[in-house]
Amino acid sequence: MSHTLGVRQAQKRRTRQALLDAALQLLAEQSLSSLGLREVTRAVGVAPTAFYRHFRDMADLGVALVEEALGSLHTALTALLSATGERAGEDDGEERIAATVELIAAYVRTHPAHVRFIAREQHGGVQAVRAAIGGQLALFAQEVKEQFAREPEAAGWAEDDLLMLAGMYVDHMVMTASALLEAEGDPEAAERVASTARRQLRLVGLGRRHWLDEH
Amino acid sequence: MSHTLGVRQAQKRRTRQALLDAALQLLAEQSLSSLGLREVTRAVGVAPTAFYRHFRDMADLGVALVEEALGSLHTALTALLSATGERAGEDDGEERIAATVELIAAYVRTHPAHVRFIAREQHGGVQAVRAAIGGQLALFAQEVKEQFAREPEAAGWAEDDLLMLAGMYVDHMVMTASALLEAEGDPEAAERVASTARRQLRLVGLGRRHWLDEH
DNA sequence: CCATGCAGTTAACAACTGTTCTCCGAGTTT
DNA sequence: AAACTCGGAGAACAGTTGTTAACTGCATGG
Repeated sequence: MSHTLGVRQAQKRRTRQALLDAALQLLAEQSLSSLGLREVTRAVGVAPTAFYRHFRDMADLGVALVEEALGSLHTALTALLSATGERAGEDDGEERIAATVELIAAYVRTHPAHVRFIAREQHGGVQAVRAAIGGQLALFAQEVKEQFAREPEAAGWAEDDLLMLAGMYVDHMVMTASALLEAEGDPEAAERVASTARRQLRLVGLGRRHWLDEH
Repeated sequence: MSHTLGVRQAQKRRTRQALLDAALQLLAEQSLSSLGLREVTRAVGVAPTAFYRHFRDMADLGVALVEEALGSLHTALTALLSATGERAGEDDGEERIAATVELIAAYVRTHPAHVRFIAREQHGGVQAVRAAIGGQLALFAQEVKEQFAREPEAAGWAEDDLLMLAGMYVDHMVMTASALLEAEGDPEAAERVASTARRQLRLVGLGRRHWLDEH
């Protein structure tokens, strides 16, 4: 049951969200370390000082944006893992690959600003935000690893190697999402990126299948 | 023969380089889109207006930095390609892999600021700089592809697939370099990153060797 | 040796920044 | 119904920013 929180608290949450939304939009064409507090409040239509009622500074707002962005991606990722996990071993992975890339593409289409923000600030100029993104992505990798461990193909694999594999998938997902973003508005370019992503996943899958071969 | 360029032109080049160096240093803790022109000239000890004698704006300086950074990396990369290309097929690739990762690590140790700049601005907030980095990396991928095409393992491969493979290697190189940078000062963490990078290269190499297998 | 070119300086500008302190007024609690 | 809480407004602050114009002095080419 969701508490019907009072008029006051609801209004506070609403302007807080407005600040986040405005910041995300403004970050389409600059990076967090150059985004000013006044710039954000002006876009929302609120006094500069109101900012402090919600965030200590822009780095703080940045961390909140990370949670918002990667929270929604986490939902999508969990759905993907359970959906493709069910048909593990059913085919050579070709359908799983297509489904994975399509899910990434769909996410980029519905959350372009979030994707851009994560890609941009993953190595960006604000320490706290970098740390937040890195932590969340490491968590994702951990979940992917645990899903892999549940599948029969993982028999005989070392924990370390499973995590390495999961990390490759997560990194690849972020890179593909970013590349798809750059191809926005150009369906041909987007399909080219998707095709490359699928072939890369195929290559990694091949390596995975032969990982335990003798040499 | 290097023209001993006049006193005047030499001095101009010197302050230009000083501006680039100062900017690169300041970019260790912020991103390009938040770096101010006055900040850079102040660090060099020169009047703000002197900046315009060398660059139109900060984006222009950024593009110059891309050329400086990726120029030096291009030298290192070419050395690696010819060095490992010679012993293609001699072993199972294990030595090539170790040599590749060691070269990346050495480059990160000698050019940390350049690596950080490229990683940060690859998806950063300045369009022109992103384009410059993307272009240079695509060029790298092209060169790697051509090296691969020269090796016997490439027989039967489609051009597209070779470029896809080369792209994976280039992307992986940038990610590894960036990860090594974050592990700076912690030899244990650095070795962990290097180990992961080697295993990832091994995995991709396995996929490569089985790419043309029937299914 | 003199006139020209040009890297760098000085001064000034309007615009903008983050942050403080003070105040208001409406939702909440008692 | 009175007292209190607290999100937001307003004004002011000392600094900062990019860009302009007009200058100075020295290396250069005729």
